[in-house]
Amino acid sequence: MSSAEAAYAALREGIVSGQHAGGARLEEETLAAALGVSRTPVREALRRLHAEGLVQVEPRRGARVSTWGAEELDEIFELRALVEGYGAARAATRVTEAQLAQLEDLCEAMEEAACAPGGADHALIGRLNNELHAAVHRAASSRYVAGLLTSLVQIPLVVRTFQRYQPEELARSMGHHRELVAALRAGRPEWAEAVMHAHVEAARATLRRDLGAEPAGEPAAMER
Amino acid sequence: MSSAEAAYAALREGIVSGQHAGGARLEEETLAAALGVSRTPVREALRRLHAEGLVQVEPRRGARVSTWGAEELDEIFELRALVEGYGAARAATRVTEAQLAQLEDLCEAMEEAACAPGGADHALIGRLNNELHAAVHRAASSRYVAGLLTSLVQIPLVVRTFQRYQPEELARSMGHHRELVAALRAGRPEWAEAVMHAHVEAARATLRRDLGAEPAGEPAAMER
DNA sequence: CGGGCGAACCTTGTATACGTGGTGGGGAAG
DNA sequence: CTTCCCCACCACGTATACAAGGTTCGCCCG
Repeated sequence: MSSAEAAYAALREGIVSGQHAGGARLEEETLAAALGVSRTPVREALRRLHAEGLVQVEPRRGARVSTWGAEELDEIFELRALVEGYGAARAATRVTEAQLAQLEDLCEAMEEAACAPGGADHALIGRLNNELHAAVHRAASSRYVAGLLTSLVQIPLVVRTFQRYQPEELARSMGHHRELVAALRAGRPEWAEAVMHAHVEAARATLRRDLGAEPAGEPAAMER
Repeated sequence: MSSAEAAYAALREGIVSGQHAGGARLEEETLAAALGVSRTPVREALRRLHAEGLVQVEPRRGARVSTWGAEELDEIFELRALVEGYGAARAATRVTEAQLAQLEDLCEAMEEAACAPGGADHALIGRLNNELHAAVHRAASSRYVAGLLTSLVQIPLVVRTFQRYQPEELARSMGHHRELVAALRAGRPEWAEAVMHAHVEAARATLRRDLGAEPAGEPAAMER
């Protein structure tokens, strides 16, 4: 892996994990020293993250981690519903048997992680969920769907949505995944799209509830 | 304007205008010499264009101008219809009087350019059209709509759609713009969304007709 | 004592130099 | 004559050096 790609991966992970809080300054020299590379690949990573919306860059004034307000999260979920729904509909007529099998494996793994002894493993579930959605995007065999969505899903608050799910919501999410696979297997675009819509809307509802209840509990967002 | 931004603007213009044909190699050193800057800002411009989908980059193997097949253009127009429709719906409840006035001015200017003596000025119309759509995106006051669409509209074939319009199609397009402004002024999201859908679908139909009729007449696209 | 101005420092933007992987051409062997 | 391998060249990736704009702290003036 190139230095630039490594820097990109490290920075993105640092941002979505909350290590770099929203609004935090990202100094090129500092990051370069921390990553053991020069400023050049760090700059490239920062510009890439800027293109994806994770950082904001002002000329001659450096880069900061982006922040998101409640209204912007609303926009994000509406656009996600549109684009992910489109992707799911496309996938319904293009998915292969091998991909369906993989999706079912992922469902299995997620349900296992959800029923783990001593509470659900939210980190693992989140990773598997990302993988499942990525698999649907691949099945859509579209050059654009996945790219458009990176700006919409790689957001700290969104990535950690699963940590907010209550048991009932978690079960509902698993149900959505299973139903989505069923719709894809049946080759029914409208069904797949509707399920994906519901899936995204459910996630949105959870986030809205949490943000409304404890607006001060999420220091990584809300403030600009 | 910084060198990097200048390089980006020049390269993008060169690509969408067809000066850099689809599939053409983009050598950093050559471009740097042509633009009178060093490789550093050229690299930054290339990566940015890559993020927007206009160029494809393979590690250690350089950058090439992207190409688009008929199926990919179909995807693009479907996604454009979704996202631009969403933007129009948002704009309907957020547009200001000043913005409405500006939109009407743009309509006026476009109709003037379309009725110019000695045939319509397609280049001017195209520019005004871009400006009008950008104005709608601004009116939507969304952080994401405009960004998502750059990957979908800044494409050589799409930008030059107006050159393909026949008089009747041109008139229809003007009508769409007027109706869109009317829907925005009425504050009716569904109406605005529907008009924008029709608008994008009409453009798609024109492109499909032309590509189907003379697939060899557009050397900038189709082949990979 | 407070506000505005200036200079030093710090960070970003750009240029240039160096290392490395990929590509193509030429030579030798079959 | 053809094919395969090796070497040289060339472009990309990264590091480093230099230039220029921004920020901040301190000083001077009101």
